[in-house]
Amino acid sequence: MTVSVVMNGSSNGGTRVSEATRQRVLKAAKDMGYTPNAVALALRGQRTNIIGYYTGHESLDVHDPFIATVLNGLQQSCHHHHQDLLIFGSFERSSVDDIYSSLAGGKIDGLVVLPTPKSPVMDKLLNSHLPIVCIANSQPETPSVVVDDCTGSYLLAQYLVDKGHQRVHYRADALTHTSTVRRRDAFLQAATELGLTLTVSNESSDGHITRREVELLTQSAPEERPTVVVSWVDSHAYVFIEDCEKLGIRIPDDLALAGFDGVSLGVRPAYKLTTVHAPWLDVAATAVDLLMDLIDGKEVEREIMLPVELLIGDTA
Amino acid sequence: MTVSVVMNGSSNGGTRVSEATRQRVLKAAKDMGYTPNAVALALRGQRTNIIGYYTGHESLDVHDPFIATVLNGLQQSCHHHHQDLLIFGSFERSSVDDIYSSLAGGKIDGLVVLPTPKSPVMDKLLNSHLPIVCIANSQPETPSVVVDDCTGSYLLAQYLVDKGHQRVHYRADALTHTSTVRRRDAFLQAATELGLTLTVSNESSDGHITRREVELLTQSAPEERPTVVVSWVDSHAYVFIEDCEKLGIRIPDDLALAGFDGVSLGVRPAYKLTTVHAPWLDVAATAVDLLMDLIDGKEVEREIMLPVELLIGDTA
DNA sequence: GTGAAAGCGCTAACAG
DNA sequence: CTGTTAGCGCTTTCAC
Repeated sequence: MTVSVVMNGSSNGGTRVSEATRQRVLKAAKDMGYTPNAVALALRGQRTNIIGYYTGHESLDVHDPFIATVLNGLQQSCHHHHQDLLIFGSFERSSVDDIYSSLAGGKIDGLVVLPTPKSPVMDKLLNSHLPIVCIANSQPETPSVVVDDCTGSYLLAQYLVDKGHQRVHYRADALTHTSTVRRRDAFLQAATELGLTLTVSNESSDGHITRREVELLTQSAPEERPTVVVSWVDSHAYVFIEDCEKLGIRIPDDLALAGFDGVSLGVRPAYKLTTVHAPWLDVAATAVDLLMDLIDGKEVEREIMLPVELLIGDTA
Repeated sequence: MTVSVVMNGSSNGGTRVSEATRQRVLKAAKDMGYTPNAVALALRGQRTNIIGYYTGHESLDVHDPFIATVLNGLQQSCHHHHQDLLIFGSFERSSVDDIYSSLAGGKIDGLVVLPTPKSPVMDKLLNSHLPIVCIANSQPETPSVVVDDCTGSYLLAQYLVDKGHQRVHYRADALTHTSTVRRRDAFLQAATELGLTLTVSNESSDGHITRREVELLTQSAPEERPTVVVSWVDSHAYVFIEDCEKLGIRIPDDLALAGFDGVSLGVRPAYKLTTVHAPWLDVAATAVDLLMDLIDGKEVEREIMLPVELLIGDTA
C-alpha cells in the first residue's frame, strides 16, 4: 500500500507520495486510531524489540535489593533504547526444554542473564544463537558485565587492618559463582599479604550462621576468636546480623561485620552495614547497551568491569 | 504440513496421523532443535501470551517494597497461567500517543494497571479495547482488585483509641487516589465516632514533614498537640520518621506513628512500623486471574476487595 | 506517483 | 491418512 510508504520514511525504491495523498493517509490513520501491530512488525522484521531478563535462581525475588537495583537499571536502559523488558521469573518445575523454548522461542531479541553455576538451562542458552549478556558473574564465552570484585576485597581487607583487626572470619558460599570465587580469592590473598589470621567457611547458602561458626564465635579462646566477619554478599550479612543478635553477640561491639554489594534499600535498615559499593544499576544498564550492540551484529567486549568503592557504615 | 497436526493435538477435522509418521516428525523436530516461533504463533492466534504491567507513576521504582511485592505477585501468577510478564516502566518524556501505542500495539494480551488519578494515558487506555484490570485504586468502569481500605482505617482508629490516644494527626496526600480517599474518609469517620480530636493534612506528596506539621508538633500547646500521627501509606511514614528524628522528636516516645500497607521489607528496618497489613501479593495475583478471564471473554466482577489486618509494631 | 504480489512462520479447513 | 491452500498485518520490490 501507499500507506506503508507514507507512514515510514521508506522512500527507498524512488517511491514518493504526493503531499495530498500523504495528508489524506495521515488523517485517515489518526481518525481510525490506527496503531501499527507490533506482532506483525516483529514477524516481518525478525525483531520484537523486547529484551528479556532471566535469572538462574529458582525464582525472582524482587524484595532482594540487589535484584531491585538490577531491574531498575534494566528498565531504564531498555526505555532509553526503546525496548520493552520481559521478566522471566519463576520457572519452578518446568523442564529444561520448556524453559529453553520460552526463552529462545523468538519472543525476545536478546537476553540479560544473571547466571548460576552449572545449570543445564544456562549451558543450553549459552550455546544457542540467542544474543546473551551476563551480569555479575563472568561467563567464559559470553559477553559479561561485572564489577571489580578483586579490588573490592582488597579495599575491605586494607580497611579492616587499618581499623586494627587481626583475626577475620570470611564467609564465602557453597555455590561457586564467578563473583563469589573472585571476591573470596582476592580477600584471602589480601589477608595473607597483610598478615591477617583467617578462618573461612564455604557452607550455608542462605546466609544463616552455622554450628561451626557459633562455636568459633562463642566457644573458642578469646585470643583466637575473630574480631570481624566478612560476608561475600550483603544479603547474607543482614541475615547473619539477626542470628548474632539472637545469640547475644552485639554488632559491632562484640564483633565487627562487613559485606559486599552496597545497594540502597527502600527504607533505612536497622544496621548501616560497612560494605563495598558495587554499581549494579550501571552494570544492568551497560548490559543492555552491550546486548543492543550484539543484536545489531556489532563486535562487543568479552568482559566489562566496573569500579567499586568502599562504603563505611556502622558495623565495622 | 502434517507436522503442525502432530505437534499440536488438533485432531479436529478428523485428521489422524500414523504412529510411524508421528514418530518420524517428532524425531526430526528434536534433531533439529525445533522450537515453535512465538511471534508467528501470536500473529496467527491473535494472542501473544504476554501480559503487561503499567504504572501511571512517572517511573517504576522497584526499590519501593510495595512495587516489589506487586511485581512478585504478578510474576508468580503469570507463571501459573503460563503467561510472560512485560514491564512498562519509565515513560519519561514520551507523548501520550507513544505510550498508548506501546501499550495497545498488540504486544500484550492484557494489562494490569496501577492507576493514577486524572492521567490522559489512563483515560485513553480505559477507553480502549485492551483488557485491563486495575489494582489498589478502584476505577469506575474497569475491573479492579483492591484491599479493604475502610476496615483498615477503622481497625487502626480503634486500636489507637484503645491505646489511650485522644488527639491524632492524619496525613493524606494531595493526589486523590481512590485508596487514599477511602482510607482518609473512613479514618475521619471512625475518629469522629470514637471521639478523637483530629487534624488533617493533604499536602506534600513525597511524605516529608511540612512546615505546618513542624509547627503543630513542636510549637502548639502540649494539651493540643497530637499524640499520634497516621500516614495513609507506609512509605511516607518511613520518610516522616527520619524527619522527626532530625527534629529531635523520638518515635514512639514523643510521638506515636502508624501507616498503611504492611509489606515485608528485604532487610529489617530501623523501625518496626505499626500499620495495616494489606495482601498486595494476593491482589496482584488475583488481578492476573481476573485478566485471564477477561481475555478469555468471560464476565468478571467489577471490584474484588481483599481483607486487611492490623499489624502491631513498635511505633504505636 | 500508485497498486499488486510475495513472504515472515504458523495453523485450520479442506481436497486428494 | 497426507498434502495443499489461505491468511494473520505488515513491508519491500517491482511493474504500471
